[in-house]
Amino acid sequence: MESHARETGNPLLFLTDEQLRKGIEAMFFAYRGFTADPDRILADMAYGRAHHRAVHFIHRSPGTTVNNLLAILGVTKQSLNRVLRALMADGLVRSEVGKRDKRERHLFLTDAGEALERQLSDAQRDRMRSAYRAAGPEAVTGFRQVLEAMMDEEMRNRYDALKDTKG
Amino acid sequence: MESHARETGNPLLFLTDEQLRKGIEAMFFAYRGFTADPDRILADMAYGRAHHRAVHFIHRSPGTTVNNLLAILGVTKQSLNRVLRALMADGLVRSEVGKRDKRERHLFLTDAGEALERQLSDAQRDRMRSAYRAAGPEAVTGFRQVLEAMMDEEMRNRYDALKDTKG
DNA sequence: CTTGGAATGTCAACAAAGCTGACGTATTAT
DNA sequence: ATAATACGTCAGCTTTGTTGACATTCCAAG
Repeated sequence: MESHARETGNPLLFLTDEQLRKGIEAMFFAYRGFTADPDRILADMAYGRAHHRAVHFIHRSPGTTVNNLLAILGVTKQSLNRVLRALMADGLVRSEVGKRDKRERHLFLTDAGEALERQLSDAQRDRMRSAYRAAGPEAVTGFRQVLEAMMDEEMRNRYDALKDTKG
Repeated sequence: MESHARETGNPLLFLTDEQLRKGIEAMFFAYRGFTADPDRILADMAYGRAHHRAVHFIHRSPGTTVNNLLAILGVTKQSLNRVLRALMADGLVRSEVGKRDKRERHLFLTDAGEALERQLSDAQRDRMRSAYRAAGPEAVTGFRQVLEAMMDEEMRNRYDALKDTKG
């Protein structure tokens, strides 16, 4: 990384257009890798990335409402509904009418849903783990810092809210 | 970042499932931010993310062939062709028959194409720049290290090849 | 010089996943 | 009572990806 040392020798040179372009392209190629493994698994079923995201966040926040999921995923209710209908028809997701507010539907994964979630996130975590391991703890800290700064304000709030739930 | 210090106090604790899940979610939310600005610009035109990607990589490697672009973008020629046809019809991209191999078409941006590229990448770079600035040079180094480790082997090769072209 | 294969372009048909708009129902809040 | 909210659903549209089939052009090997 000789050239990188040169680039960061001057404390402003990490902000050159060249550096930014590299970051943009790294983001593009890395995101392909990030989704590649789950995509392969989902391709064999009748599911896609949208199902993965729904399953992930229901697992992450069991009992979440449809409206909340909508806001996290940033899609329309029609789009999410299509996905949820398929997942419920296949017995991976179940919904419960709210006790306090009976208009709300609280979403949960069934055992089969949890199994799929595990299969998908194992694959994704494996790649993330090997990337983390290869880069080291300090790189991981920087990675997270840049990503968090890259989020929209609204998304960062949602991300932070999720962070607080557990861990 | 107290909890983070605790997490990384033990040199293995940055590899816990919780840490990995946070990285996965950070990647998801950050990618939304990453594409948000160009998406907004493109929404006003009859273009989408696919057009942006084509324009970006043609700008990046002027004279690249259709086949090369195909491999970089990871889509089918039919899908890319649809995009290129629109861009050429609108006078943003032109193609030149190869001199050495006349089967190949070398792709270039027209002045109008360069103008669009600049508009899109300015927006994307602005966000990347402010994220970089907020996180600092060391974080940027870590960010890039993790992203590079997350790529598929094939994509990392393409990324490295692009890196060598300039910068 | 012929022929096989590679690179390209195009047509058709389709699917995933997003969107808008409209409407209905149940429930809660005012 | 009425308005607003949460959810579901129908219909139709867009973007962007996919296969499969087929024609053209051209390089290169026999």
